[in-house]
Amino acid sequence: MKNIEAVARSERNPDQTRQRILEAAFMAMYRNGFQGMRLDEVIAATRLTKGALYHHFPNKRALGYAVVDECIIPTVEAVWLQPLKNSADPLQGLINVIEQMPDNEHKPPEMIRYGCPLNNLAQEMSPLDEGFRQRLDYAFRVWQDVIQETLERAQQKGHIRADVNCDEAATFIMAALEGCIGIAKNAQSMERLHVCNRGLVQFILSLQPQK
Amino acid sequence: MKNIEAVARSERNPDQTRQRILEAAFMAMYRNGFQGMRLDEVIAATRLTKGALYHHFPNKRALGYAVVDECIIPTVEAVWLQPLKNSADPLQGLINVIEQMPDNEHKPPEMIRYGCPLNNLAQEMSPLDEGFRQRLDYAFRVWQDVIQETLERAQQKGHIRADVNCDEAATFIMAALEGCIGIAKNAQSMERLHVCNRGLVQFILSLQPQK
DNA sequence: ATAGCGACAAACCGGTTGGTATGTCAATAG
DNA sequence: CTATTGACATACCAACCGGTTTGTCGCTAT
Repeated sequence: MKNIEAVARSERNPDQTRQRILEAAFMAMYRNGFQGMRLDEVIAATRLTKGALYHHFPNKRALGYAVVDECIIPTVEAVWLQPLKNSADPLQGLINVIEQMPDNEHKPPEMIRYGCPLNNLAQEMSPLDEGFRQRLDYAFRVWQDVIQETLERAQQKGHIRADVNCDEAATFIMAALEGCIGIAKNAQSMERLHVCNRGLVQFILSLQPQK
Repeated sequence: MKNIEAVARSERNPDQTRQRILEAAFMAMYRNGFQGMRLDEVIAATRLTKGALYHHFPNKRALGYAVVDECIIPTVEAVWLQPLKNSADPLQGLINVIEQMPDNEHKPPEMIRYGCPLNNLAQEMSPLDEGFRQRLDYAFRVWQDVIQETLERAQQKGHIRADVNCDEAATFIMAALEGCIGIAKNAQSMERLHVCNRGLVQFILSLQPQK
């Protein structure tokens, strides 16, 4: 009882503190990029101090890596792995995830305003830091594998042609999706995202057997 | 004659100096982003001084805007407008430009290593600065218009189906292309760019009339 | 000849930023 | 009861970086 009170009063909860830092850092990186993220901003958002931050992370870069490992990659898995595996109609499931993507996870305007957290970081940091590059490359590979397996399942069901190279198609779908988000973000236009996504869906449908 | 010697000795040539600053700033922004670009780097690359830089540009942002207006947009026009307008076979011309893109303008590794200058800036700056966003949006529109007109010409020649919406298709092609470059850049792999581009070419070919 | 001006150079400034050194305090182990 | 340790807080620093101020030099118009 004394413990509970003491903890509640002093808010001593290292795991939760670490998590708060990670979330604040994620948001700051999402909005301003890694280089644009200021540790003071993270400190202000968490209402902690620099000492607390440097107690949990040795430096800014390690914090950035942790955001990728513990925020971004799990999010990719949650948004893509979960809904697609075991979906009854893989092809339609894929299209659904793409079309519902703007409303996913973050509120509607977030994706239009700030784009894809994974791609943002990749474009900024991959030429500048090999550690970032490898982590983000892993994230892309996980993502692509999910799409590829989905396409292969659709292929087995005869929903797409047998001559389609699912590996290549999955790579292109992932790339095109990031491209669509990027264009919509620059235009700051949800309409633009839908226009772009329609093109992507059209590509996916073109993989179907000719009627 | 005295003029020529004097100019040569003192290197007094404001237009050329300005151009040197622009080119150095472009390279610095290309590699590190706008926020990551350091004016000291530009100064070092041009072997000028801060006074010289601030004589030609009022501040860092204005320099960034000038790089977009006077380097990036003209490059887009040179790489896309010129080769595509008046091409005999518009559809094949489009595919050619896409496939030869990695070798274009900058030496082969540049595009893989640092990606597309236009898209890099767009992803970094469009949520942060409206001035950048509008200029980059203009660049994208110019680019898209070129692709759209090319598709429409192909459509008139019966090379693509009449029911294809050339506006939407052009948007998607542009977006997908940026996505392909982005994925290849993160993977640091030319092979990956080709894989991705193959998907894009496949999409373009799917616009053709069914045989 | 010289006054004015454009094109730079050089030194400097002040706020920001990542990082550190030290202190505090509660919980726990011995 | 005391020593230790984990989890922070406070204060501080050195480097960096955009921007300013001041100075210099040569060209040109009068």
